[in-house]
Amino acid sequence: MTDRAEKRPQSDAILEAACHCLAQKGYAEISLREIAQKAGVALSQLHYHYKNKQGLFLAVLRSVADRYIAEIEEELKDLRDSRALFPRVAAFFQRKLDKEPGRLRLFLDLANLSLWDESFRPQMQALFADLADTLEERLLSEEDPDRSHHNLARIFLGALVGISLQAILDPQRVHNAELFQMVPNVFQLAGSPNGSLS
Amino acid sequence: MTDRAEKRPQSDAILEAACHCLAQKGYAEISLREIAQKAGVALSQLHYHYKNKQGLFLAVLRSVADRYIAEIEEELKDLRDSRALFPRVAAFFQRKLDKEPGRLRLFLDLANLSLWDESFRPQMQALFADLADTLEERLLSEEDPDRSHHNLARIFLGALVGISLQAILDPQRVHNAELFQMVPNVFQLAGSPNGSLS
DNA sequence: TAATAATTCGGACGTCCGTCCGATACAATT
DNA sequence: AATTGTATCGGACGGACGTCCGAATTATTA
Repeated sequence: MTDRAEKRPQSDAILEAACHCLAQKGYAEISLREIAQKAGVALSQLHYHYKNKQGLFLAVLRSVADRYIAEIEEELKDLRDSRALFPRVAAFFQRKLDKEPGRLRLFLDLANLSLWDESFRPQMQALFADLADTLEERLLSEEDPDRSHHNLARIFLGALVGISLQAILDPQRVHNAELFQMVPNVFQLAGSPNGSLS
Repeated sequence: MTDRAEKRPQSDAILEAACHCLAQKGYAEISLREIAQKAGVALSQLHYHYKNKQGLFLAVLRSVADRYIAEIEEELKDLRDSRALFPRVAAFFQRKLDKEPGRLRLFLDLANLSLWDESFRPQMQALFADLADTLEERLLSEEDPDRSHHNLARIFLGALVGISLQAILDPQRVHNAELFQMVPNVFQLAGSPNGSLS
């Protein structure tokens, strides 16, 4: 009867440890040995489950991306008024920043990693594209599907990422509460019917 | 008469090579040996001029920060109408992205590095703070110096950084020309007299 | 139960890294 | 010219890294 209690596949433990270590020290400073130790596993097992370092961190990126998209869609699944879109997403980012800054740092690190290593790029491109599409869909759905809507979503997303970067970098000077509350006001005006966004 | 032609201090050559290598491969993948080779200099000279790896890259960060601030201020030195502020800065970023994407990647990499290594953080914090202040000063100068102006500058800056990240990451899908032209329109509305930015 | 496959482990291999020492070349000063 | 200080070099040191092999263990199948 002591059947599958805590009987989680080793590969999952490794993946979780990799996320944790990565969020704590960043890609440039992390070593596979630390991850193996954190997971309570022999170093060689990382090579067994994920061919190599690149494979492991690709799995991390996939996991992080899936979870982010799921969380955003969960956040927006009962959205009625499209005017509530920006405030909700901004609040979502602020909440993430407050409660799990490590995961946001992890995301930023993976984005940076994707700038340099082509293997990671498609996955990160897809993540940004999916997020932008998710926002675009909810943006004045009764209007013509102008491309400017997609661009507006990209800009909004960019602003949130850029603000998060500044907030993590300088929590003393950058008060994220004020900032994140102000963002929707800036963008709400641009989402109005006067589509002067050519 | 073959006096001081090309007689540049070795430390400058190293710094320049470090910038170049860093913009090309990123911090996580670069080695001091590559930098020394690029500079045409013995490896030990890096340790001679800049105590260690950290010292060298700190110098790189200082150099990059100084140059960015100088360029932005040069760009805005003859600014008359504050309404032209956002378009100018946005165009500045777009131009940088088009003509020297490497330097923008270098900047993003250094920002990311500063997220993990405390030694770099104050310098990068100061860079963001200076840029935000520079924008804030030019933002409706005849109005009360509300803090919301500083926050607006931070958001604008964040948007440009976030857009640059997406554009470098996915040049295929992200058309930076459209995006950067649209940004000022979004923010112009927020800079209007109706200061509904609490 | 015997045989086969899938996991897990410890440990070693070769490589590359950042650091730094001792020697040499150059410049400046006396 | 002799001396002193600075600049430059080659090379070596210990260590950490990613990778991967061969054995041991566990699970699956026949």
